Amino acid sequence: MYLTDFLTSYVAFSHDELQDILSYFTKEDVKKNQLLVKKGQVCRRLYFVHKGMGRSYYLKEDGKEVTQWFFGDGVFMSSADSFFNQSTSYYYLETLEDSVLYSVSYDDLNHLLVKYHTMERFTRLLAITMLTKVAQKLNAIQFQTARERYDYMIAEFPNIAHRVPLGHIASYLGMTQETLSRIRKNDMNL
Amino acid sequence: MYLTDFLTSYVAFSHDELQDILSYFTKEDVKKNQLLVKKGQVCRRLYFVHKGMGRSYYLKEDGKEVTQWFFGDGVFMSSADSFFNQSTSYYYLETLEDSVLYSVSYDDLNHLLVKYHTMERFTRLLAITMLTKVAQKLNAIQFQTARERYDYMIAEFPNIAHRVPLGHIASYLGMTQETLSRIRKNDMNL
DNA sequence: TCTGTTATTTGATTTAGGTCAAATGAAAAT
DNA sequence: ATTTTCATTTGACCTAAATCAAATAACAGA
Repeated sequence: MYLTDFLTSYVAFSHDELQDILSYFTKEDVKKNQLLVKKGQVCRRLYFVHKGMGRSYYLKEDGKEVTQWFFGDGVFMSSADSFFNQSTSYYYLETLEDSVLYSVSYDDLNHLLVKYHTMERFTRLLAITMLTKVAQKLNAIQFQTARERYDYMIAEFPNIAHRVPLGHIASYLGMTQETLSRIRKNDMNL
Repeated sequence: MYLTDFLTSYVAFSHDELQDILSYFTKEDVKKNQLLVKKGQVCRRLYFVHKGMGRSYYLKEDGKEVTQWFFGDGVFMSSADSFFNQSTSYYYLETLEDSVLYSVSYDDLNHLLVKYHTMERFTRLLAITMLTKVAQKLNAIQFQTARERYDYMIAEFPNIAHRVPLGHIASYLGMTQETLSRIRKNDMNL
């Protein structure tokens, strides 16, 4: 998915605006399992996943990883709170596959937000989309059985469910990997 | 909490802008337990809670209510997804106390968003704040015990925890009211 | 290809919190 | 004040999913 297409799917940028905006993004080839942000750091860049995949996660007191979100291709990825508020991140951000990313720094994005009313609009719409998705996951997690949560995951991330380690998905869904393994086993018998 | 103060705490609006923006809001006195939005309707207005309190909730298949969010004074309240996308709402929105609200229609807000770059900025910042809070609740719900979730609630909504029916809080926290009642009982013995 | 390492599956057991049901308490309504 | 209605508490029991532990299976490096 191209960044240009993603941007214009939300807002009708003029040609010149779009060129200027794109000029602030830099392409990055990132290998699998690279950390883009660590806990305690400030997330300095907002990433667009052109190709590949990433996730954000945090560590529980007992040291276990909990996946907070998956980012497939064609979406913006970051430790959102840390990036937008330039506060220290509670999360780690990493790639799960060799990926092609386009990223913009906080300062440059801010420059664009001040310069272009349209960019402000784009970012608002992006934030609202993210809000909607997080709220949707919250509802899935809050009152559904492990089985139903897995079905939600398949619906929300159809292409991811079989590309990443089981443990990552299990913690994303708020269950143990043993439970998820058993759910998948039952799926076989359908 | 005054709407003016809330708006200017996010963005430095000019005096004229602010006056114009405020002129699109209408004051509404709403009695306790009034429905502002029903499931299946499109949420037409965005509300600012000047005084009072509200909540959003949905009905499970078995007819049980699940509180999605509480809105205390000094916050914006709506069925966010429905309002911003003008789609049919999955949630009910209601007051829990006699309240004083200031509301703006979708069309008027949109007018303001197009007219003022600053208003677009304000709404982006508002959306990001909401996103952060929802993500925070998600983490609380996903991997904490019933006990810890209640503690989260007390921290996030200190003034609400003892003003609304126990059942509303229990469903907000993803537990039964029996469980919450037992947790509170244990709190007595500290 | 072999070998050490990591991921997944399977089984046995435990437990937090749910369900069901009844008792008590608090508010509204007449 | 007294009845009716609604909210909260308490108790007994049950179940989904966690934990603990061990056996396979899949992978990556030499």
